[in-house]
Amino acid sequence: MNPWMGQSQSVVSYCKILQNAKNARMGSHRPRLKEVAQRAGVSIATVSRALSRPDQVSSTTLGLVQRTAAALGYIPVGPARALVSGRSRIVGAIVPTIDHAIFARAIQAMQTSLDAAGYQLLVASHEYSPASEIAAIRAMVSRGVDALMVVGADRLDEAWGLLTSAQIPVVLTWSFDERLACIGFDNELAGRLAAQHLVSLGHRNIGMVSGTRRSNDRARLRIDGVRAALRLHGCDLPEWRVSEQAFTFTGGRAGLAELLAIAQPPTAVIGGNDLLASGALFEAQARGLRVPQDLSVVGIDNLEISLQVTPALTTVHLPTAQLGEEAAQHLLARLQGRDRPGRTVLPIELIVRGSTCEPVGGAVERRVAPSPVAARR
Amino acid sequence: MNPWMGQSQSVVSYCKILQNAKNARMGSHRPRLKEVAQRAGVSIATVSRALSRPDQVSSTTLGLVQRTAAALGYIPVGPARALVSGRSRIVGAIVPTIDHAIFARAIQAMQTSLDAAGYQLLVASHEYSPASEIAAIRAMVSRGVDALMVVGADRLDEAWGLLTSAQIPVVLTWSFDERLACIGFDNELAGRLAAQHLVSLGHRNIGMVSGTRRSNDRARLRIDGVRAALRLHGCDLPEWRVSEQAFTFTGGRAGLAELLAIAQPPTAVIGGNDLLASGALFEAQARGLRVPQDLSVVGIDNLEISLQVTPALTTVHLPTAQLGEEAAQHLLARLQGRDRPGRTVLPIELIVRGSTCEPVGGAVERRVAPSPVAARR
DNA sequence: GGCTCTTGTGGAAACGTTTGCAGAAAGACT
DNA sequence: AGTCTTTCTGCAAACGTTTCCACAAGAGCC
Repeated sequence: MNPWMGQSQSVVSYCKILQNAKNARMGSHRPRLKEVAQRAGVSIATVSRALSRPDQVSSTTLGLVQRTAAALGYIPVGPARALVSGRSRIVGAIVPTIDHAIFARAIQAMQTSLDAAGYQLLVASHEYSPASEIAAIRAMVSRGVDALMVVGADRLDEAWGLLTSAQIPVVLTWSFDERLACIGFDNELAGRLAAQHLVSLGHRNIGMVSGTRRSNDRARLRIDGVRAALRLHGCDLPEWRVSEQAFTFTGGRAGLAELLAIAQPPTAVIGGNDLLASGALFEAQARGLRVPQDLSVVGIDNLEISLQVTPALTTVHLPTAQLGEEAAQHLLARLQGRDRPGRTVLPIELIVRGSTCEPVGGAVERRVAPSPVAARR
Repeated sequence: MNPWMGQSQSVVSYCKILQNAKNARMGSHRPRLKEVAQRAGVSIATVSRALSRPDQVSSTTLGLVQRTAAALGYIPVGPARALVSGRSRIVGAIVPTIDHAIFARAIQAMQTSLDAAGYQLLVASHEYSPASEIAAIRAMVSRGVDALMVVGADRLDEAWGLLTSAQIPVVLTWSFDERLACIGFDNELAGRLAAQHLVSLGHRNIGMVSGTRRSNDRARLRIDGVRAALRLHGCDLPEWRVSEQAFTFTGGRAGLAELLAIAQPPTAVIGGNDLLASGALFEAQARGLRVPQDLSVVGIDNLEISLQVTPALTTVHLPTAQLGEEAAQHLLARLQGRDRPGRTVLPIELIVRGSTCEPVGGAVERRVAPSPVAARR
C-alpha cells in the first residue's frame, strides 16, 4: 500500500485524540509520527517503516502500528517526506489554459493516471504568455514537483534553460522538439490531411481560420501543412486568405466573416481547431449559406460537439485524452527509472462527416445576406 | 516581491555554477541557500531574510544577496519552506471532473486568482465517487495544502470529518451546507426559474432530462425546483417524466428519446444542464421536430455553446468563472486572517433565447420519425 | 563620553520525516 | 552449546528552510 494515497480509516477517531500536553486547550490536533510511536510503544523509525515499507517490519508490529495510526487518524506530512526523500509525489502540468476542452481533457486524463500511481497534479496556465510560462516553471520547480509536463515548443530561451537544467523528467506535449522528450501530434500533417481532403473534393479556393500564431507552434504548423498540401496541387494559401482569431466560437464566426468579405471568397474553410471550425459553421448558417453545398468546413481536434452540430463536422481526430494518459505514463516510467522513447507521435486521422462536399459552382454568391445579430449574452 | 513567485532572472547563470566539492563530476546543480550565503559572504539567515522579507535587511546586503542569488539561479526548495513555516502556498481543488466546461472554467478562474497571489493549484477529480473524494481529501491534506475547495454537499461522513477537522480553510462550492463556508448557486431556484418560464408560456406537460442524481445534490435540487414550480401551478413532474442520464450531449439525446417514447410526450423539456439540454435539442432536430414550435428546450449553466446552437438555447445563467474567482479570493482572505462571510449566494438569471415558445397544439404528433443514425465517431 | 534605542547580522533550534548503521533477538546449522 | 545467519528494531543524522534570540555596531541624546 502506498502511504501517499489515502488509507481508508474511520475519521471519528479524529475527535478521540485528546489533549496532549501542548494542545490541551485546543482539543483535537493532527497527530505526528511521534505520537503514533508513543501510543504503539515503538520507535519513530519503526512507525515510518511500517507505513511506507511494510515488508521491512514484523507482521505483529505492522498490525499494531497500522491500527494505532488508523485510530489516531494519522496523515503524513508531505513536505517533511519530500524534504528528506527528495520526492514530493507531485507532478506539474503547465498548459496555455485549462478552460479549453482539449487541455481540460488531457489534464483530466493525466490526473487519473497519476492518481492511480499515488501522485497528485499541480496545474498552471499561462494564457499563451511566454513570460507567464517562465514564472510557472519556476513556481513548479520551487514547489518541488517530481516531473513536469509542458505544451508546445514555442518558448523563450530562459524557459528552455529552466526545463533542461531542472533535474527532473520533463515531457513536451502536442508538438516536438529535440531538447526534450515529446508526446505529440504531427500538426503539420493535420493541416495537410484537412487540405488534401478539400482539394480531392475539387476545392481550389480555400481559406483558413487560424488561432493565434504567436507563441503557438501548433497553429503555425497546421497552416504550414495546409499550405504545403495546396502547393502540391498547384494551389496556394496566401496570407490574406488566413484569418487569425481567438480560440472561440466567436473567433470562428469573425474569421469566416472576414474571409467572406474578400473579393473571391473561398469555397471551403479549414478551422485551426474544431472551436473555430464550428464557429465558422454557425456563422455560415446564420448568413443563410448552406453547409456543405455553399461552403465546406473542416476542423481539427474532433471535439464531442463536432459530432453534434448539423451537419456534423468533418475533422481531423487528435487523441487528446490518450495524450494526457501517455504523458502521465511516460513521466511515471521515468520516475521509476524505466527508460522511455524520447518521441511518441500519436496517430491522427481524418474523419469525414457532413460538413464537406465538392464545390457547387457559383453558390457562394448567395452570401449577400448580412449576419443577423445573434441573441446577446 | 514574493519569493514564492518566480523572480525574473537570466538562466544562463544556471550553467555557471561550477563544480562544488560534491558535484564536481555532475557539472551544474541546483544551488542552496548555503551556497548563496557563502558566495555572498553572509550567513544563511541573512540570505533567507533578504529573499523573503527584504525590509529586514540593509539595502547594501539586499542588493548583494539578490545579485548573487540571481547569478546562481537560486530557486527555493518549497518543501523545506513548507515544513518550517507550516504553509505550502498550495491550494487544493477537488472537483467531480476537470473535463467538463463548468469545472474547467471555475478551476481556470481559481488558478488565475491564486497565481496572482503567489499560490499554486493542486487539482483532483473523483468522478462522482464518494470513496475517491475521501482519498483525494486525504491526499491533499497529506500534501500540506493551505486551503481546500470542494464541490457540492453530498459526501460521506468520513469526508465531512476530514474536512471539518482539517485545520485549514475549506470552501464548499456550487451548493451549500451548514458545516462549511460556501460559495454557490441556488440550484433549486435554477430549476424553478426554468420551470416557471415554461409554465408562463403555457406548457403543462413538462419533462426533464437530469444528470445523475447519486452523489450530486445539485442535480437533485434542480429537479426539486422544477417540481416545486410546477406544483405551484397545479402541474407536476412525475418520476417517469424525468430521465436520468450521463452529463453529455449523448446523454441529452438519449434522455429526450426516452421522454418522447412515453404515452403523452412533453411539450417542453428542461435539461439539468446545458450539455443535456443541447443534446435534447440536437435529438429533437434529428427527429425532425422543430424547436421551439414542436418542443421547447431550456438548459441551466449558459455555456458558450448555448448561444451558438440554432435556435440559441434559453437557459439559466450560472456565473461559474465568478464562482472560481470568488472561491479563490475567499480562501486567500482567510489565509491572511481576514474574516469572510460564511455563505455567498451568487446571482443567477434566466436568459430567454430562441429555444422556447408557447406550445403549439398537437405538433408533437410529428415525432414519429425515428432518430437517424448519427455519423459514427 | 556615557547612555539608550534602533537597526542589521549570525548562531542555532526547530519543522517531521526517511534511512544508514549498529545492535539485539531469534532461528539454523554444526 | 556455540557459531553464523537472518530478521527486526532503535538511534541519530540528515534534508533546507525560517525564525527566535543574542549581540554588535551605529545613531541620537543628554
